[in-house]
Amino acid sequence: MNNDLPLTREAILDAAEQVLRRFGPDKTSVVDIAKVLRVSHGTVYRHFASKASLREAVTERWLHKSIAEPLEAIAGNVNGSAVERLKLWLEALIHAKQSFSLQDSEMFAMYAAVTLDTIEMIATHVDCLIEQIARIIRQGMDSAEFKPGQPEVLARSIFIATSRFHHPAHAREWLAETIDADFDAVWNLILLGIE
Amino acid sequence: MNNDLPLTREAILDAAEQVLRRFGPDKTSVVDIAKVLRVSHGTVYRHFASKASLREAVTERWLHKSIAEPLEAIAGNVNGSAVERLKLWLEALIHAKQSFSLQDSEMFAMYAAVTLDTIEMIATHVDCLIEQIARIIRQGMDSAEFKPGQPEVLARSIFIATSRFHHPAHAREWLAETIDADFDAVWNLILLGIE
DNA sequence: CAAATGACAAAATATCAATATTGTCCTTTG
DNA sequence: CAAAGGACAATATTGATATTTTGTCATTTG
Repeated sequence: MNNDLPLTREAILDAAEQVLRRFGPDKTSVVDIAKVLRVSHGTVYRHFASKASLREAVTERWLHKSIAEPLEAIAGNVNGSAVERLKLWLEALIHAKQSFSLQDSEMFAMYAAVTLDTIEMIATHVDCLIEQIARIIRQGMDSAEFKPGQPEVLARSIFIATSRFHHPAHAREWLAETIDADFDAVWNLILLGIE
Repeated sequence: MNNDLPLTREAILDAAEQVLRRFGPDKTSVVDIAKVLRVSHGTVYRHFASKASLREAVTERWLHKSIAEPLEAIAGNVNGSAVERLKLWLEALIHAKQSFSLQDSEMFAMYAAVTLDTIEMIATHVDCLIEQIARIIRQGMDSAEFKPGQPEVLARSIFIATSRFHHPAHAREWLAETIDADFDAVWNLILLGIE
């Protein structure tokens, strides 16, 4: 029944993302996704071992293109001070998460659900983000903008210390009026520690 | 049908806590609690406006006696350095939360559920804990152990920056092997900022 | 023969009537 | 008359059953 040429992994992810946005993670079945592709659901299982792995793959791709990639542009930009870049980077991460939780709520719900399973893939994504922070810090240490230290350890500390502002488990708290002031205060604490 | 003398608010909370520990927050009904008290459930409603407010009251009392009160002993002890006391206090908070999540799991589940409703009561409890940190910090600033600053703001930052280790939304992550190393790293970051 | 299908079993989820729970309030009791 | 009881309506939960969904695989198709 499949008209279009070879069914690719990417095409399945596209369809899955589309159905997911329409119905949400709870109401999306593999059959729904196959229907969009005009393919039997058995065919989808030729590309993904399980529904869980499909959900993971969708989330992984979304995290990469919506979070990691845009942040990479900030981390990789060597102009300006490291402090400025670090703050910009953190604010971008936080803004992305908080705005997706409101404006791309089904994909965000998918991501939050996958995060609860504490899957390898999430750890890898987090490591990737921490590595971006570490790069900024390393540069700040090289230019003596920051106190000397271990960039990786410090980067991980900063990521963890700001969890409240970017971890999906805290999404409800992002609506509080004090959220911006709280981030400023935590940022100042971090700054005292690194400069 | 009530034999014992006047039914007090505290007696209801005792019974509620007992039933809650036995059946867990999901399977505990007001009728179950009334049965333990040998009273009709209507009587319970003379003391609490709703089941939700009863759950809140149970959680509030538990948080106070299991968390805030023991920590008060640390915050109030004026011997030793403020740094030591602050670290001891944070470790005690974290240890209490993490150990209750395993060993008093039904009450912890109750607390986690109430926290999701982001109720006034939780905010008050948090303010109370932050005030304890602020007292330690104020003392550290007075003795020039810490850089000068606003104790309340700093205390709030430290509480938030350590959320990962004591907020119930992160309970699953407390099982990770890196959890202690992660706290040490965050503690070092905080220390750099305050000393 | 690689890719897809569709029939199938097992597991999960939806449905809906029966049952239980919540919350109110008028009555009873000490 | 203050405190508790218990009948009651509205809401939520349970449990038995029908339906859907997941995941497999022997067969079909291009």
